[in-house]
Amino acid sequence: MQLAKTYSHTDIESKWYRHWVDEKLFAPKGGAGQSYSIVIPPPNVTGSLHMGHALNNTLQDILCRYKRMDGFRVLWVPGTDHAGIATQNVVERQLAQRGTSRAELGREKFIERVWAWKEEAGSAILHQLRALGVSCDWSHERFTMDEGLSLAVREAFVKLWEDGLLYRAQRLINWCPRCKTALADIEVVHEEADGSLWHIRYPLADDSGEALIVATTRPETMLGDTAVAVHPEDERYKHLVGKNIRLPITGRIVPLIADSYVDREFGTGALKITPGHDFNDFDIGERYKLDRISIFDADARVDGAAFSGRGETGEWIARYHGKDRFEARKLVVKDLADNGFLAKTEAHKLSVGHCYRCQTIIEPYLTPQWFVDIKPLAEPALAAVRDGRIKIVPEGWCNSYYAWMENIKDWCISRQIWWGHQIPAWYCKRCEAANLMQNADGDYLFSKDAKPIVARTQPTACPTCGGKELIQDPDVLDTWFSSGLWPFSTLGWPERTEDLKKFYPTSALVTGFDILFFWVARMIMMGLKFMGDVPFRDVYIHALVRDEQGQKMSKSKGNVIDPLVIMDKYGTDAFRFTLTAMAAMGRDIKLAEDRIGGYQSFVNKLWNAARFVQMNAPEAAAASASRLDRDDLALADRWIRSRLATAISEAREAIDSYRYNDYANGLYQFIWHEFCDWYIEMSKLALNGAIGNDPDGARRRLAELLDQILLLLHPIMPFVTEEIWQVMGNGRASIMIQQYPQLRPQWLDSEAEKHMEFLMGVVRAIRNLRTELNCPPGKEVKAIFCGAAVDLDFLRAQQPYLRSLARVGSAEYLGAGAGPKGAATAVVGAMEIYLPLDDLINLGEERARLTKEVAKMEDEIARVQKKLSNNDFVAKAKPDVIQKERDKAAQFDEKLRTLQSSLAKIEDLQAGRN
RNA sequence: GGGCGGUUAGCUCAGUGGGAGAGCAUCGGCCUUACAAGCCGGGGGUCACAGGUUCAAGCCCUGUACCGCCCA
Repeated sequence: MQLAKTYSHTDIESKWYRHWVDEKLFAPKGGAGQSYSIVIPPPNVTGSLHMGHALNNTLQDILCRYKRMDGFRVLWVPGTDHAGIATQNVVERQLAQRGTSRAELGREKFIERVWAWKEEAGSAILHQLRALGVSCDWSHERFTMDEGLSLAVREAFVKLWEDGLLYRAQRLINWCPRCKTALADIEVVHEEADGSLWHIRYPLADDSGEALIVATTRPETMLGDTAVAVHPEDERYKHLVGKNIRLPITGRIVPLIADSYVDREFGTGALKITPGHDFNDFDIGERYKLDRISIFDADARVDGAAFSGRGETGEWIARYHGKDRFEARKLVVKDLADNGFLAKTEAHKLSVGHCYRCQTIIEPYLTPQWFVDIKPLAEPALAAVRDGRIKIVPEGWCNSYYAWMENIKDWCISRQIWWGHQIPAWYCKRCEAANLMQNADGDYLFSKDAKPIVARTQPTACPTCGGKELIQDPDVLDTWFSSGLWPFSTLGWPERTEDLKKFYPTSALVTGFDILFFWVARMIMMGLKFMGDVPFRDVYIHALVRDEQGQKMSKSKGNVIDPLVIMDKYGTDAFRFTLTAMAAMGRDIKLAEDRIGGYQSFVNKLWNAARFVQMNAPEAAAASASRLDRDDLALADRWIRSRLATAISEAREAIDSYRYNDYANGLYQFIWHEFCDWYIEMSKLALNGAIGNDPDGARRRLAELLDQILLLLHPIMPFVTEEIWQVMGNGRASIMIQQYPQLRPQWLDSEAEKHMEFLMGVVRAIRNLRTELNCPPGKEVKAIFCGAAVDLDFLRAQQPYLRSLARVGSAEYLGAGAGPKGAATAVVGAMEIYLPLDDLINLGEERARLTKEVAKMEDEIARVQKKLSNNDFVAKAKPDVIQKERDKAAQFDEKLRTLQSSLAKIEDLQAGRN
């Protein structure tokens, strides 16, 4: 089969992906091999492929393909998570469009509906991932709501309960009034906002007419104030501490307390305390045993019952009842102003918490929730990173990890939604009758005092009273609770499976920093707790993909680049190569589209190099013995062999240390600028017999080098490498399962490299002279070389190369300093090169050029001399550095002399002509 | 307010104390039988700023400015 003139990715990609799947090449192989395993960061089941996924999975695929080729038994587990709130939102929106609702459907029907949606539309992202070429083992695909993973969640929950690490308590939590559920602290996104600081007059209750002024950003919460606080050493208020305040509007009498938490500098230094709706106030309330009034209902509307329930009266209750937070705020401010309680209002910036799923402003809300007692889990997890059992790369992230883990607060894991793992806790309807309530959804709710029965399977009778009516806790668990078990639940835990034995702990986790706390930290805690070992050895944290301006890509900004569109336009290999080349550690990727176009050219370059090899080696079937492992090779072969050896070892080293950009760029440089630019060009002479007498050997060496290149590149560019591999190899097995190139130290050949560098230097110098003298590219010229005999001999042997690469038609070889007059001059090392271009040379131009060169050289020499004449430098610098400078000085001096003498000759000539 | 990161060529970015680099863009010359998605050659930088350490600083330290992110 003949390769087409340009590479077209369109059909090739799907063809080979199908082939790999059909041949089951993604499944772990190699019974005796060492294991290498990765679990995918499970994308949301609602998700669709974006740049972050593309980068994340390209990097994982590179590791997996490399390790698989390197003989490891590789397992890459794919899957999705059920994304409780997000998925529920999606399906609820659908229901709303059809004029129905979750409540109307009821819990059971609703969940059926979500499953139906999942089967139909969910996990689309996993299909999109296939377009990226990922080599995960699809037979291992998992979903956090699978039967097996659900079992794992239940087991983990019960175990934590049994070990006393779970508790249920009435605490202030972050409540999203739109999703109507609790959120964990880290699920709240804080954003700065323009607000106001209202200064409100709070009169003393003793009718003395005295008042103090509190400043607040949330005046509506004063309906729930149960104290006012000042700093104990604040002279302004010292005399008032212990007295009572009569609150405006509600008329509630509350104490004035002194607590050093109060910031004297903020506002007036007097702080209203609302333990039911502010986290700091809650803590103060704890210390002073203050009442907590929950003034809002689940929709964040004022709940009149909260006041009447504690015996308060007044027309204001009815007036405020049912008002949402923001209406209530306006009304409070108006009421205050109307009655002379509003001292002043000033503009104020504040940080406002939003729901990470729907951006609604969070309300601190008092409800019974389930919490994980996190400290006992966090401590071992901290230790695991500190003592190096887990390596975070780049290690800068360790600090963030430590900081978060050291200040970690108990984790609220219950969610008041339906889609998720329902908490395996039951309540006896008879024993807990007093604690039983029903919410608007018709769910049974249990007050904070209800006693749960936690069990792996549904209990049949109440252990206390034997009652048979048991009601399961309506809450579901945080999705991240199940994600935290992912590295072992996907391998079969709590069963003791073969997979667990072979693949746990996993080898590496590749993820973005945005879920370091959400996910990575929790996996470490859970892994240590339930498996007794870390979930992964390495954590590689990669960058965020941003747009060209460095903005985060988002739909609302309209700057999203769709990876599928990119892959379609430029080819997946070019796209993957771009991501890899730009994945430098610790820095975000600003993706510019023409960069991808640039790497598409690289794919095409490789393709055409393959075409060249194919055209010249049709009958060179793959030789069993390496054609490179011989000791009678010509210079170009020895050189490329040595460069290949270096490329191999640098590629391996780069992947092994997650320096993806070095991996990609190293190969780019080697393939394009060494193999293509020089080796292929030089091989043309060997192929046509102008150099050596073994054209067949030359063909075989080319074919072998190309194979090595394909193997090196395959982890980054799986499709084009497979296509070429197959076309070149006539039915050989997939490149995916070939041995990754290994360093052969005997190939390293510094002598050949030195000689080649010299030859390349000479070629470049001649090309340079020709261009500057406007010598037509096709015209052959005569060159005169003056230098040491050994260098002259070397060049004499390279004459065919000089002819093909620099168009040197004939050459003379003279002793040093014997150069002619009226010739263009260059110096390479100690070799003087003259092109006597009588008919072309413009003496004026050449003189100007040489003058510039001389000046440049004088600058260089001055710099080196300055160093060498510095006694401190000679005394303190490392000897090899000093030697290098001395060598430089000698070389420059010689070059300068040559240039000066050429310049003098030109000047003579010019004088003679004039 | 606390912490972290960034500032290097027109653009996007590498560069872990010893001669400032790449890709793209640009300019000049080439349809040289693998490749015009190419080949050859060139131009372009006060490495944000100010101090300091060092024989030697883009790199280490301190500070400033601007940009970004995280946490409170």
